[in-house]
Order: sequence, then structure tokens, then C-alpha cells
Amino acid sequence: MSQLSVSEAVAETGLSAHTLRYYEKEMLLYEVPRDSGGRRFYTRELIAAIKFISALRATGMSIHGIKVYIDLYRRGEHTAQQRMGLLQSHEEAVQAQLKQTRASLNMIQRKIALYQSQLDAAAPNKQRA
Amino acid sequence: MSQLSVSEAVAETGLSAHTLRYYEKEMLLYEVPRDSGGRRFYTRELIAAIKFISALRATGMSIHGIKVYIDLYRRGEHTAQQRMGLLQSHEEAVQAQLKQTRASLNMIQRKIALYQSQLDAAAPNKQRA
DNA sequence: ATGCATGTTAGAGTGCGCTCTAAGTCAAGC
DNA sequence: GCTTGACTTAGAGCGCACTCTAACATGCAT
Repeated sequence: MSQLSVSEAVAETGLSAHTLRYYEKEMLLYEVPRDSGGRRFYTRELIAAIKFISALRATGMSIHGIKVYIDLYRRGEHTAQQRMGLLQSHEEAVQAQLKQTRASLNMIQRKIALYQSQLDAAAPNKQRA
Repeated sequence: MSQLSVSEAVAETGLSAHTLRYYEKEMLLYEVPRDSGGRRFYTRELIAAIKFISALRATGMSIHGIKVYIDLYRRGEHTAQQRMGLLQSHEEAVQAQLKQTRASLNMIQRKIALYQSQLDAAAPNKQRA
């Protein structure tokens, strides 16, 4: 079970088969093995890579940005420092984005609270219904 | 100073003039007043609306989703409950998205930590340099 | 052997949210 | 009067990340 078919990989990663092929075409995934019939299968290493790529995507890194990271990976161990640097600056970007999202969420929550007090004031007897 | 020119509104909201016109075309903004020469200006109410729209955008609400909200707004006070409902379900979506982002960020941070320990192990004498 | 699910390819199409272009108008300063 | 800069319009164009199409191949179950 350490080698997953396309449909198993889809189930495991939450990405579509189209997207998996797209990532491969864009070189985010490489050396994806095939069975005798030419069908792809995914090793645990590939699945781990896909999940990490998904984490980068989920935090807003672009396909191009991920490709830069993956290309470093392919070039070998001596790029580890650079890769770490990329991840660190991405982490900072994510922290900034989280901060921005929290601020915006706060504004939205204040608006909701405003609606709540308006609606309470307009129908004060509803509180007993 | 309660009426801002386009360039002042750009400075105040962080959006581009192109985007402000685009939002107007998409009916997120309406009844934007004009001066005698046909140029737009933005009242404090409009600026507040733009900032709220930006908060919705920053938290991932689509232009279409915002339009639905704004259309309710235009239809009057009796839509307040529905608008609040929209904001509440958006809030839930944002909370879920934040949770997802934090989980992904965590994965990235673990990878950074891994790099750090690898690099420390590979060059242990660097700690004194 | 047949049917069907699951896979393959190259390449086209989609939806989103801007972003820019080109040609023109207007008001203020020199 | 002339230039400059900020603005106007309709509409085209763009970058991104998928997402789908069409035609074909494979392999398992009946």
C-alpha cells in the first residue's frame, strides 16, 4: 500500500487527478513512476511531496514560487540553505497575511455585532420568544 | 476633507483607481458622486464602504459574494437580517480558512526546523563563528 | 469477447480579479 | 493660449490556477 494509484492519490491528497497531472507538467512533481501500462502511481515520498506542495499552495505560495523551491531540491543537498531561506521568507509572508486577515475579520465581526444590536433594538420582545 | 478625489481615495483605501472604477462597474459601489467636470469624488460613507469591501475581499469573499451583500444593502433596512446571515456564514468560512492556514503553516515550520537541525548537524562548528 | 472503469495525451477553455490601452476632457498654473 | 496632470470612457488583455475535452489505451469482471 505504499504505492497509490491515481484515484487513491486523489483520495489521499484532496487534489484532483487533473491537478496532479498539471503539477507534473509544471514540474512541481517529477519522476512520477508508471506501471507496465503507462499508468502513474505515487510512492509515499511523492505523496509527502504533494502534501507539502499543498501546504505551500494553501498558504498562498504561487506555482512559480513552489517551482523555484522544487528546482532547488532537485539540484541537491547543497541547496538546503537556500530552500530554508525561501521557506522562512514565505513564513513571514504568511504571518503578515494572517495578521491582515485577522484585522479584516475583526472589522467584519464588529459589523455583525452592529447588526445584532440593531436587530435587538428593533425587536426587543423577540428575546423572550 | 470629507470628500476625497480619486487620488486621495487611492491613498486612503490602498486600491488602485482602476480597481475603484471596476468595483463601480460591478455595482459594488453605486451613486458615486461627480463634480461639475464629471470627475468622481468619494464621501466618507463611500470610503467606509470601500474599506469594508476590502475587508471582505481580504478575507476571500468573491466579487460576486460581495455584490449579493451590497444588493441586499440597496434594498433597504428590511434586509438587515439576511445581510447579517451572510456575514456570519462568511465569518465561519474565514475561521475555517484560518484553521487550514495555521495547519499548513505548522507543516512549513516543521520543515524549517528540520532544515535547521540538518544544517546544524552538517556544520556544528559554525555555532562558534 | 465484451463492457466498463480507470487511466492516458495534447491542447483548449474557464473564471476570476484585476490591469491596461487609447483616445479624449477638463482645470489650474505659467 | 498652452502645457501638464489628473481625470474620463469602452473595451481589450493578462496572469493565474486550474479544469475540461476528445479521442484513445488498458485491464479487470462477467
